[in-house]
Amino acid sequence: MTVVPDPVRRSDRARLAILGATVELLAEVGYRRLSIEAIAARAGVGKQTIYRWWPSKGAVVFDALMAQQEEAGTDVPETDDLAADLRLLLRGTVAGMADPGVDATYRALTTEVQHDAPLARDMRERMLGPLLEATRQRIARGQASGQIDGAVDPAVVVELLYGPIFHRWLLRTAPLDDAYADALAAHVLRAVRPG
Amino acid sequence: MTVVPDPVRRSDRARLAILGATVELLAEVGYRRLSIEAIAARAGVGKQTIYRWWPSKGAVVFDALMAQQEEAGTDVPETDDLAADLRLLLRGTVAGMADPGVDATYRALTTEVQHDAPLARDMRERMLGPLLEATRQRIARGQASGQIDGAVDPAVVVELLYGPIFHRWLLRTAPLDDAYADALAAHVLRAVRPG
Amino acid sequence: MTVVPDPVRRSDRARLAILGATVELLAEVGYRRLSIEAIAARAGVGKQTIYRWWPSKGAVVFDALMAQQEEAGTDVPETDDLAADLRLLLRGTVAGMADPGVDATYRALTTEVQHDAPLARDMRERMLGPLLEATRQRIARGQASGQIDGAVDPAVVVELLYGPIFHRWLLRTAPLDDAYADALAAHVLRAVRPG
Amino acid sequence: MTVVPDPVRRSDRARLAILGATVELLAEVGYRRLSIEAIAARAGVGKQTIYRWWPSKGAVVFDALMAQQEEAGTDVPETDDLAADLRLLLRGTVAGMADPGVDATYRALTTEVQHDAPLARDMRERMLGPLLEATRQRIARGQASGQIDGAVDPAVVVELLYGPIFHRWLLRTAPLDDAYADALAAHVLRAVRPG
DNA sequence: GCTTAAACGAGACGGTACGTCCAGTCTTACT
DNA sequence: AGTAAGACTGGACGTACCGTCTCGTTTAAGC
Repeated sequence: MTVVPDPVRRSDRARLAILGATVELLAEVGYRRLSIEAIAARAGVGKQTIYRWWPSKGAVVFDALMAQQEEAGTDVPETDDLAADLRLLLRGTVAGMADPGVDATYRALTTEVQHDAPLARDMRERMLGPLLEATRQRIARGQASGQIDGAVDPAVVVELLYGPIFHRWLLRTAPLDDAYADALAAHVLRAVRPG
Repeated sequence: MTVVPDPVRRSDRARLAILGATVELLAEVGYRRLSIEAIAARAGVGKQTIYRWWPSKGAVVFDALMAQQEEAGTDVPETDDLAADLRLLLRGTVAGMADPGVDATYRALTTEVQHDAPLARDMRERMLGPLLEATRQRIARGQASGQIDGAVDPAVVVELLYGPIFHRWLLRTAPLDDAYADALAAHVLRAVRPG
Repeated sequence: MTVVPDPVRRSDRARLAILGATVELLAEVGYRRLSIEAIAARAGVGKQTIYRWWPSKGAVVFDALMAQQEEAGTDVPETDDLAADLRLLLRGTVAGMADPGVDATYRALTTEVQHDAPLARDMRERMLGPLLEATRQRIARGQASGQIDGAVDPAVVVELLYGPIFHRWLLRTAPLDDAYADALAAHVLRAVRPG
Repeated sequence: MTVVPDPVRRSDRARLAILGATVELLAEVGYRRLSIEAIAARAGVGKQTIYRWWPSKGAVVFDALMAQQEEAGTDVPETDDLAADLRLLLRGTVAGMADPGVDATYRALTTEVQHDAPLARDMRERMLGPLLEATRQRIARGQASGQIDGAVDPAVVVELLYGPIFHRWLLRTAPLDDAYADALAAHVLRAVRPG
């Protein structure tokens, strides 16, 4: 006996229309002025159908984003040249943030998880987690191969890489460009070099 | 010729009541459920008086916070022991975020500046700027005294210090405690040490 | 294809509560200080529910009155004694206006139709029309039976009966009592008598 | 010791500007959307100056109208031909109502006096009274000269003349034109003819 | 193939808050 | 003292959405 609707009966037509309408409206009016009411109207769907399957506006948006990006896999560069790898990683990260659509939605999502614990959990586990873990493993393998000092904590290094970019991006304290990515990579490199 | 009402005529009674009510309501219901309507009611003020002087809820909250904290000056530790100074700085930062009231309001503010450019500017210039600049000068003086390598860029170091904490705090990817502050300080120290 | 919401879905509970609250509030505070907001609150109804079904405050009040009075049918006295009939008709009219509740609401309605054309139409067609027409037919039958001169225009006579009362009532130029009703009836009788 | 401001100090400039602005705005936006605020702004006058000298919006409008019309004296036609006099009187009355500006303002005034007793008194005494009295005297003189039956009450006849027009005008139950004026005059004539 | 229960579209409902407008009062500076 | 200016408290406006709640209407599973 479950309280959740039988997933078998779920209308795929409705689900896709909702996700599609959400993506469209996000682009048109932004997250702030996005309303469940508008999504339902655009998708040609009753509001109840949205409330039946998603607990909040944030959850719909999150699913819409995940659907859009599920093919774009996480890959952390890994060659013999650690310095080049770090530069490449950070330049890629910075470039991703530069896309206006991506920028807007990630800001919205970051905003939304501040007062939506289940969504925050989803974001951590399905979005952030895989990326941070992949990066941590790259650092750990760098230690194993002697390119990185064994004393450093890979988890800390991961945040040394992404934290400053996140800070600068979200608070817009300074431009986020390749020059900054390179400078940051160079400084992190100093922190992890052996000896 | 200005579009803003003559500040001379502004009622200080009303201004202070609004700021006070805002602080109270923030503590009681949180930023999300804070409404202009409720602030006006609590302050015994017409809504128009709020709209006359502030462009948005975020601006009121920002002013309320600034009023509360304007005496709490920014001070970056500066002794002969660089390592101890960094640990102290980061422990202090982490401790500040731990206060539930501070935590909630800074999250709200960070959220709000994402769709409120003038407020973002205020936050950068009046709140973040002084702190980041004071920290940058501490690093620069460390270079002048030879404790820090002359090749590092003080501005990048500032973000190496605060970025990871900000990332962990806002995204709640891991606990934010003294142990983490110390570990982070140690890693940044590796990045800036001479040689 | 209609622009009006499907009447089938309309909640009778809400409709009756609104009409009831309107009648109550009219009695308590008068038309002028009657607000949609207060009606909604008293009726335990969202404001939108009122705006969904009525275009204006006046329309709500009109419906409330019609609901109250729809059973009180229009009847124009008709016996063999024309003079007595006219006296009775005008005394009845005067008496109706004397009730404080009726007085206040009709004044309000008369006021409101001055700047609300659709409401004016409703008032004419659903409220005034039937009364004036019934009176006109009484006069016409008086002509048919020879009690009234065939040369007079029944429509003009109708206004000769109600016009002076309306004028004295609305402008309060003089007391509106049975003596006046009788005097007026006598004068109109002079105007319509055969010969 | 009076509570009323010393009339000596009253600024005629302000008074005239207020009355003028009121007339202009009445023509532009109508009575309903006329606000004290707008009058003050248009007249270049502080709101307090209006509140100091007039108790209500209606009073300002009434004064503005009286100022406009104080020269247009009341004159009731009086020749040897009673029928022609009555036709002329009613045609003139009907024609006055036909002017859009006059129509709008008198409707507004009639509306306003419904909930403004002092204004109602003013209207009765300074506007309606003289006209009704002049008409009554015309009827009385008609009796004295034998053109009108001595048994009729002149005051009732006055209302027999104006009441139907007022009714038809305010409620817009039928067109108000010369034909109606003539028909009405003819019927009233039947009521007052000797014998 | 028929039944039946769910999910569906539609949209009304009770509410909350929005941002605007104006009323009528109060305050300040100027004339 | 009267005035122009305009800030003040207060309160209603009409709108936008919220999340819940019926309504019939598909739709698809299981009898």
